[in-house]
Amino acid sequence: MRISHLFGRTLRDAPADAELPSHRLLVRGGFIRPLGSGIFSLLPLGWRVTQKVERIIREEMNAIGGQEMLMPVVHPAEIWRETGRYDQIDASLTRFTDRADRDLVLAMTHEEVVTDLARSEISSYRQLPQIIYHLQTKWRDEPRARGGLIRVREFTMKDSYSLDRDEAGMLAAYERHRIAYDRIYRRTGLKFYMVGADTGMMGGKLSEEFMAPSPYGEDIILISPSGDYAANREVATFRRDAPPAEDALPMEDVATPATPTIQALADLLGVPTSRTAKAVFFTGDSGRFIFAVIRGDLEVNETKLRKVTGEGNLTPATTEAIRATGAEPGYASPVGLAARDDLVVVADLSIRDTPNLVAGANRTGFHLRNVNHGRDWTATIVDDIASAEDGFPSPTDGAPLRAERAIEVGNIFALGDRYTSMLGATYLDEQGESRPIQMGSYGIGSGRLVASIVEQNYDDRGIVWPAPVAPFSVYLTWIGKDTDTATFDAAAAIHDDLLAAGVDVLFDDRTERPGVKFADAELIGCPLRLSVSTRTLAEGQAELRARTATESELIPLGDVVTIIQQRIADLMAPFVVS
RNA sequence: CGGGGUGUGGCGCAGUCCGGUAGCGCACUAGUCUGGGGGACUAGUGGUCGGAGGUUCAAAUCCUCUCACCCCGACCA
Repeated sequence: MRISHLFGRTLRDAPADAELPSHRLLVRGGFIRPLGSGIFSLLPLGWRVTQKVERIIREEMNAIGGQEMLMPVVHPAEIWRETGRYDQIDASLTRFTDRADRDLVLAMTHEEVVTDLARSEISSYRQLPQIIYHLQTKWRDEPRARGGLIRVREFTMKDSYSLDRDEAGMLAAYERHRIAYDRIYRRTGLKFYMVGADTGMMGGKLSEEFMAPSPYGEDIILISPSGDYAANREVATFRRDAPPAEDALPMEDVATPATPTIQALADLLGVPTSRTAKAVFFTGDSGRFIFAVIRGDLEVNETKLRKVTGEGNLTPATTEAIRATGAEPGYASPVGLAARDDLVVVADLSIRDTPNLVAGANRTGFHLRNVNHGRDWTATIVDDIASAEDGFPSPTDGAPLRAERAIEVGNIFALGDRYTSMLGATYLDEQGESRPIQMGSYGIGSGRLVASIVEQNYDDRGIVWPAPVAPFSVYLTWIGKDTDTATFDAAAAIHDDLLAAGVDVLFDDRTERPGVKFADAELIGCPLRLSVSTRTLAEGQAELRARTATESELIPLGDVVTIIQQRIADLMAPFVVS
């Protein structure tokens, strides 16, 4: 490819609104262009990278028996109503109508379609198991798109779906995807963690996420030093301290003026925050009031709280709603609350396990000492609702967990019969019994993966592509006066030779000054840069430099093709997964 | 959805407060010089100042409405 023919150009300045390194560099390098909020075109350079990534994905999906197909972007609302998601999902699901006023949705994922296909195509155990996948455009009307390709509204996703007879089969398919994903990310050169995750809107039983560490990640993961534990903070657990061995003491009032915060209370009474109980209030989707109680040194984890209460969503309660329960904000206490159908009191395990806590008295300026769960009050639900934080002990070995920001680049869900039962996707087993198909769903956003690779591979001059996904392996330039056709011709001949040898080469054939070409070469970030100049040509040589190197080397013109091929093989080697 | 901000040529910006012939840098075109790290000079191309309405002799500038985009938050696979 000659750069003079390449559609798209590099920019010296990034658009003012691009903040993330990947966003700035992909725009500056001429890989992507924005069309609207969260909507991007992939220019030829960006498309080449994407195709290389997608090729790796396809190879690994095929390797686990996946069959590629293609499912529609526009779905009749009917199938989304059947699974209940038409009404469950907020405005991020775009609904519209056609000319006949039929309700349609823009696909944000394809479980419904797969399940619909499964119920019409699969009728016997003999047809199972199956893994099908596609790479398809998805539309999710994010409340706020941001960060270039990291968080977009329109994007391409590889999603695969496993269909199995039983749970064991589903788990085997899940395991195969775990292995395939591990290989995919290693082959693209991405650093990643596999972490336990929340199942969120997908529902289902088991879920893991593949997280690319990046300071700009929107998720926080917790990792144990030994690597034997890693989880999204939404679901991360931690080893609880052994509870103090104390007998329950008599509960008593204590005057605590001007102590609406846990810290003020602990300071006044001279006790650690871990000996206090604090209350946090939410209103659930169902309209119920959620009164959560947790030890003062811990924070409530909303995802966990949602799960244990069965609420789809929680919003912080208003002061009026808090008072309506009989509690006093700042001095709220679960002790003495009147039972109500629409009141759910949730205690964290820390509350159950810690005796003689200081809790509110539901009167401004007063608290209670020596409050004990089970004696003085009883929660509706006792469960783990505490957020794991940086430094907390790992549930596996107690070593301090490390919190790290990360970008979610893929996920795997064992869904079970969540969708198949609702849509009636069943098969007849050997005994002639009708049973629901067990399903799994597995996604990788290819654009987000590309952007995440950039987030992890750049320097102050531009992108440093891992060899397997670079738009071109070699950036070839010629350096000489405009009139130096001999040098240009020599470079053009190398271009032809490399192409003939099957090397991905981008030929900067412009009559730009060297600085301009080198700057573009580094911005675009191909692994190798090969230059032929008036000087090197006179000596029968070309100059080779790796994108990561600070020094160049001279190689004989006659050996260019073999040396380049060898170097590319060397650069690819670290990403070969056996 | 709440808070904040920005819309002026492909990109980056000034001009808006205080109304008076739309500017600068980069990029682009032509030419000359230069020739290994975004070079210099000369001459050019390109903009209904996001849109609509209003005030005014006159609007990028003032007023009203509106659209888009960005940031923070809420939310989210």
